[in-house]
Parts: sequence; C-alpha cells; structure tokens
Amino acid sequence: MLKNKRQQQKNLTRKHLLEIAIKQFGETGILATRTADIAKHANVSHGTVFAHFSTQEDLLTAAVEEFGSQITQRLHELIDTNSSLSKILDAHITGLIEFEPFYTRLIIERRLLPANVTNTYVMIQSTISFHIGIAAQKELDQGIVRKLPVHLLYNTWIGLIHYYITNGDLFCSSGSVLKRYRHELLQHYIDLITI
Amino acid sequence: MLKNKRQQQKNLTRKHLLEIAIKQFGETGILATRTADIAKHANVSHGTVFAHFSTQEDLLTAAVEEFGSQITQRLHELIDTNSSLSKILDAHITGLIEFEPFYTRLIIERRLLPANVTNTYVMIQSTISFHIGIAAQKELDQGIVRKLPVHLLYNTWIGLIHYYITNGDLFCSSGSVLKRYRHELLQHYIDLITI
DNA sequence: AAACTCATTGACTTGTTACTCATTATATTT
DNA sequence: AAATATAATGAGTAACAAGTCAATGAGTTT
Repeated sequence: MLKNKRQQQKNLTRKHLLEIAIKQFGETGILATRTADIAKHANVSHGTVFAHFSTQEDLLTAAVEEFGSQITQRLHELIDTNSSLSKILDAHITGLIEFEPFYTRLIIERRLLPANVTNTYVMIQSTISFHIGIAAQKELDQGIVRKLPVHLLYNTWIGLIHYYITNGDLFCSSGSVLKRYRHELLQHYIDLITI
Repeated sequence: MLKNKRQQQKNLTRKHLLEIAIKQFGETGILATRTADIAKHANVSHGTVFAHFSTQEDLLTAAVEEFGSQITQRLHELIDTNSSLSKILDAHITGLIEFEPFYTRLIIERRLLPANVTNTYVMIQSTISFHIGIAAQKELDQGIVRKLPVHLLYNTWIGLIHYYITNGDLFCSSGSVLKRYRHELLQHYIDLITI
C-alpha cells in the first residue's frame, strides 16, 4: 500500500502538518496558533492545510489525537506494572516531561477547546489512573499506604501535578516546572500517603 | 463628592457595566464574552462600553480587580483567625462557592488573559494561603498535623480544589462541583494530613 | 507521448469583533 | 434663558483570520 508517489507525498504532508501543529500548539498555545502559522512553519501554503483538514477544528482534533496516542504509548512503555507506587509516579512524571509543552497547553486550554478534545484528555488520564490505582491498592493492602479511597489518592496526585503545571508561570519563570519540582513533589506525596 | 447628577449617572453606569461583565464572564467565559454582549446585557449601547473603558483589556482588568476585592473581602469575613485548620478550609470553600462561576473561569482562563490578571489571582491565593499557613503551623506544632512543609500542605489543598473546579465538567454535568464534593474533599484532605 | 488526475498554490471572500466618531439629548453653568 | 459641557448612541471602520477556488504543474494511466 501507498506505493505510489502522490499518495506517499500527501501522507507525508499530512503527518508533517500534524507534527508542526503539535509543536506550534506547545510553543504558542493551542487557541493562539493560527492555521496560517502552521502552514508557514510547515513550509506549505495556507490552502494546503485545508486540503488535508476540512476545518481548523478537524486539524486540532487530529493533532490532539496524535498527541494522545504518542503520550499514552510512551507512558505504557515507561510503566512497569509490578513496580512500587513510587516508581510508577516517577515514570508518570518522566513521561509528562517528554511531552511537557503540549501537555501543559492541553490542561490549561482543554475547557476552551472543542468537546472531542476531552476524549483524548480522559484517555491520557485513564492510562495513568489505571496503573496508579492498582499499585495504590496493593500498597494499601500491604499497609504501606494510608487507608484512603483510591480515587482520592489519585485525584490528589493529579491535582498536585496539574496545579504546578498550570501555575508554572508562578513557580518558575522559564524552563520545565516538572523537572524543577519532580523530586520535591514526589517525595511530598509519598510522605503524605504513607503511614 | 459626586453630588452632581451627571457624575452620579456615569459612575452608576460604570459600576453596572462591571457587575454585568463579571456576571457574563462567569456565565459565558471571559475570553468568549464580547464587548457587545456586555453592552447588550447592561442595556447600554456598544459605544458606551468604550466611553468608560478605553479598551476591552481595561474593562477586563477592572472587572477582575473588582471581583478580587469582593472575594478577598468575603474570605476575610468568613475566616475566623483562631479557628482550626478544618474550619478555615471549610470557610474557604464556602467563600469560593459564593463566587464559583467567575472563580472557575478565572482559574481556567488565567493563563490566556493579560498579565495583570495574574496580580489579582495571586492576591486571592495569598489571602487564603496566609490563614491556612498559620493554622497548619499551629496544628503541626501541636502534633495534630503530619510533619510536612507548610507550602506543600497548602499547594496540595489548592491543587485538589482547583483540580475539581477545572475538571468540573467531568465530575458533574451541571451545578456546583464545590457544593457536591465539598465534604468529601474536606474529609479526605483532613484524613490525609492528620497523624 | 498524449490525456488525465490530483496535491498544491495563494489571492480572494466572508464573517467577526474591537474600536471610532459625528450626532443627540440632557444636565450644568453663565 | 441661552450657552456650554458631556454621557450616551449606533452606524460605520479596520484588522484579523478561517475558509474557498480557479489555476498550476508534477505524477499516473492509457
């Protein structure tokens, strides 16, 4: 399949547009990025964008889904199912750091974006919540972790991480908030939930 | 001062515009609310908006500042300085609930708004962080609360609350997330931090 | 190699919205 | 009461950005 030059080229352009879109969304913000910006950075004409995606929303949806499958795949690779909770949380942060620019924009802007973006957001969260849930329950049974509802343990962790990400401008003027605070946050959270 | 009819009227219109703006921002979203919407709901012409505020950003800034002083004043009224940490957190939620629509939009959209909005945001957070800090330290000294850095105790609380607010669409389809989860969240947080 | 297909182009159209300004009506001053 | 000042009006302007489409030229088919 795709042996013919035209199809290959078209497919390549599409992939390239998505790649550039993800990059631009991360740098400029999702809502603030214009279709013309993406075209320019991808070295194609403005019209080409609409030859591949019928509307801006289509492009956005495709980019978010592409991002979603990339990050969930990476998280799956990073997480060892039999690890301790602490190791899983550490892997979680490692994964987020690799995708930090876009991930940051996604959690900041999600509520202002088309509804279908939420599907991807939920998928990403489910990926990690599943593993955290299992590890937390295990350590809870072993008496390592305090007796608290698993979903609240999870929400507390995500809440803390997202709080630092969404307020990254206040926590550090430039650079990655996650890199800077990962150890402090992980240590604090573990201290908090262990008996 | 302001004895003359014209000045009174002008001042009244200005206050009314701010009031309507805050209401509309809460209902429609801050970025999604157009100057024409505010004019319409305030029953004034579109031009009148610009007779009072030279730009949309000016209006936004004034509205956010007005909101900030209202909510911080109310929080001060609600918080009893000598209360337990639990009571202070409860008062905090009570205060947020009274201003929930706008507060929700503010924490969702803050990063996309003009920089000066952040000043008000920080002021609101400082108000509550001050009281929580004192109460937490007190209970920490009394051995009621686990030995953890106060700023992390605070960030965990705010992170949890903000997580529920910003993901309100996922936690409950309509109505106030804070009303629905206040007891669960407060109970969980107290369980988490007490020895 | 001629006919045809289609990815790409970029100037153009359309819709939106912040902001302007000459005009009007009403209050204040002389 | 006449002259003046100004709050409010709303039709009009300008800028921006998404989306369109006839033209182009390279690739594919016959």
